[in-house]
Amino acid sequence: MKYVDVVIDNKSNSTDSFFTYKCDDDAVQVGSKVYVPFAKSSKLREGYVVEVRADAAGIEEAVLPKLRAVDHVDSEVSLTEEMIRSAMWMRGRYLCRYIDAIRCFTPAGSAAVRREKQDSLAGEQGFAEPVEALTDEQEKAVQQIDEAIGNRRNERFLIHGVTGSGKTEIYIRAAKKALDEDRGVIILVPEISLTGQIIERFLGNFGEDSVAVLHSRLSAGERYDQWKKIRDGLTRIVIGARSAAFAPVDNLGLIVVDEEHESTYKSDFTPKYDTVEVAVKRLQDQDSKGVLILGSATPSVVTYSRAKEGIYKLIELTKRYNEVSLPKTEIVDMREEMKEGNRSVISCRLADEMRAQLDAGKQVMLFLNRRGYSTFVSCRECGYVAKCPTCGLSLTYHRGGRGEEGRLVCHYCGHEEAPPAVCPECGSSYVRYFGSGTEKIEETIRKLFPEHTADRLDLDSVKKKGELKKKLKDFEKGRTDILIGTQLIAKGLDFKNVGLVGIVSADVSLNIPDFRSPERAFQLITQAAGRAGRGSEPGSVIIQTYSPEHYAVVMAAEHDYGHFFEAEDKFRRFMMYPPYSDIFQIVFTSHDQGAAKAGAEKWYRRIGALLPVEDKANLFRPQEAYMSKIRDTYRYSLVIKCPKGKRHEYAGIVYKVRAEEIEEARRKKQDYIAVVDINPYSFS
DNA sequence: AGCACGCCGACT
DNA sequence: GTCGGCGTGCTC
Repeated sequence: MKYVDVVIDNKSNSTDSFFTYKCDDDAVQVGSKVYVPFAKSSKLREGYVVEVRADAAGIEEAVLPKLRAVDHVDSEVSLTEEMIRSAMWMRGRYLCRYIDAIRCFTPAGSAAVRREKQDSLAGEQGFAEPVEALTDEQEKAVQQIDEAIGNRRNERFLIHGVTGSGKTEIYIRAAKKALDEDRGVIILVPEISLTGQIIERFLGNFGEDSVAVLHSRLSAGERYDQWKKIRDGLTRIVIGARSAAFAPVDNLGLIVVDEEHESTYKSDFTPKYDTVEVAVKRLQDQDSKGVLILGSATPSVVTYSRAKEGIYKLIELTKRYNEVSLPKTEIVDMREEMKEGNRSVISCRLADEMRAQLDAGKQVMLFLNRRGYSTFVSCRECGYVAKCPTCGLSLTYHRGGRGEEGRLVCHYCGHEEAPPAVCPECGSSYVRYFGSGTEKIEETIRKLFPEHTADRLDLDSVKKKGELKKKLKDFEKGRTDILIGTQLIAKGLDFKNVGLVGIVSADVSLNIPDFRSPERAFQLITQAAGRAGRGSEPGSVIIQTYSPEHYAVVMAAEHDYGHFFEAEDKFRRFMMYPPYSDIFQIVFTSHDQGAAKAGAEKWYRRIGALLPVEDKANLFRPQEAYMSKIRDTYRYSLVIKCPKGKRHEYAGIVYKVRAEEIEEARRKKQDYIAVVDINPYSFS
C-alpha cells in the first residue's frame, strides 16, 4: 500500500492544495493521472500525483482517518516527474493554481478547443536542401554549442544574428548533436503559420517521422496523438509555438527559442508564464542538463542584458549569406513635409523613390502598423468622438471593398456599427475622419500609381480562407507591384525582388504608452527593413516619422543594435524598468465598476502593509487600466515595481494577500477577479 | 468547481 | 403533506 498526494483537476481556488489518498496500484508514480473519489460527489474526479510515499509516516494526524483510496491509475497519459516538478515551480513563480500549471503539460492542455485549420505559409518550399557550408562564425558557434551539449552542461546561448545570417543552420546542427547524444529536442517558433521555412528545413533534415509539429490549431484528437507519440519517445524532436515548451519530451538536451523577442512567448492566459523561463527551468531540472539557445536579430533588451552579464553566452553573427550588404536606409522628417504643404501620408521622397524602383522593375512594400481607413471619427462642431459602447475605445473607420458599406469597428472586441451621417451628440453634419490606416494608404497609392498594381495584406483583408496565400503568391510571382500591410508582412517573409521598403509611420509603434515602445519600434523597423534586398542587390528603406531624432529610429536606420541597446539600457536603469526590476501587474475585473475598484484598493492596502518601509515607494496607487473597459467588464490595475533580486520576496507578499483573499472568498463570494501578471508584455 | 444538505415557500 | 428554490459548507 502506497500513499499519494494528488492535485484534483478542478478549477477552484479553494481546492488548490494536495489531497492524500491510499493507493494499492504499485505502478503509481509521480505524474500518474488518477481517478479519485472526492467530496460528496458520486462521480470520480481526475487528478495528478505529485508525491508518492511508501508508508503513512509524515501524514498529518488529523487527515489520517479521512483517507480514501485511489480508484484507478490511468497509465496512458502520465506525466514525468520533471514535468510535475516544473509545474510546482510554475505555481510559485506565476502565482497560479497547481492545476493551472499541471494542465500546461497535459495533452488536452489549455487550448484544446477544436478549431478549423488556418492558412499556413508552410508547405510551399521544396524539401531536403543540400547542406550548406558554414561560415567561420557559424562554425565557431556550432563548436561551442556541440561542446556544451556533449558535456551535458546547463549552458544558455544567445545567437544575435541579422536576418539571413544562418541561425536556422546552427539550430539544425545543434539538434543533430543532441540526437546523437540520445537526447530530446524542442524548437520553439513564435507563430507556426509564419515560420514555414524553419519547419521545412527540419522536416527535410530529419524526416517527417522524426519531427512532431504542434500547432495551436490541431484538433483535440490530433493533439493527443502527437502528445502520445512524443511521450512514448517515438519522436525526439518537437517544433511548435509557445505551448510546445511543455511537450512531454523526456531527457531534454536542447531547447531552441527562435525570434526570442516575440510577444507570443508570453502567455496571455493563466498561468501567465514566460516561455524562456519555463525552458530554462525544464533544462536544469533533470539529471543530465540541457542547453538553451535563444535566437534573434533584435534581442529583447532584457535578454541582451543577461548576455552581457554572462548569464547567456553571446554569439554574434555579423555576416549575411553571400555577403549581401544591408539595405541603405533613409529617414524622412514628416514635419518638414508638413511645412512644405504636403499633407499626404506619403512623403515626396517616398513617392519619388517608389517611382524610381517601380520603373526599374522592382517591387515595393509599405508598412503601417494600423488597420482600417481612419483611426478615429470625430465631430468638428462639438468634439464628439465615436467610441465602442462596450469598450470605450475609439472606433476605427473601415471603408470595406467595392460595393460594401463603410463600418466603424472596435479593434478590441470586434463591435461594428454604421458610421453616423450626422453627429449623434449635436446633430451637426460636420463629422470628419482622422488618422490613417492601411486602407487609406492603399487608396492613396492607387491614386498615385494608377499604372501599377497594389494589394493590401492585413487582418481585415485575409479573413476569407486562402486569401493570405493567394496575396503572397501574387506578390511573389510579381503580379502585384506594391504590397501594403501591417506587421503581418514584416516578419519572416522572403521576396527576392523587393527594391524598396517604406515604413509609413514609425510613430505608431513609438507612441504607445508602454516603456517597451522604443524596443518594439526598433524591432519592427529592423524587421521591416529586413524585407528589402533579399535577392542579390541590397535594396533600400525609407522611414517616415515625426520623431526623426529618436534613438530607436536612428539606430534602427543605422542597423546599430549595440548603440540602441546602450541608449535603451541607460533609460531602463534610470527609470528602474526591466531588467533592473520586475513589474508586477495585478488586474481587477468586474462587471461592477465599484467592485473592481474596491478590490484593487483592498489589495493596495494589504500589499502596502506587508512591504518593508523602504519599499513602499515601489507600490503604485491602483488605476483604471489602460483598457479600462472591455466588453462591459471594468478593469483596474495595480502595479508594483520590484527591484532586481527581490522577486521572490515580493511574490511571497502578493501570494500572501492572494491567500487571504481566497480564505475570505470561502465566506463571502468575491464580486471581482484578480489576475497577477509578472512582467506583462503590455500594460493592458 | 461541484455537489449534497437543509431550511424556506407554493403545489397536486 | 412534499417538491424544489438556491444559500452554505466541505472536499484527503
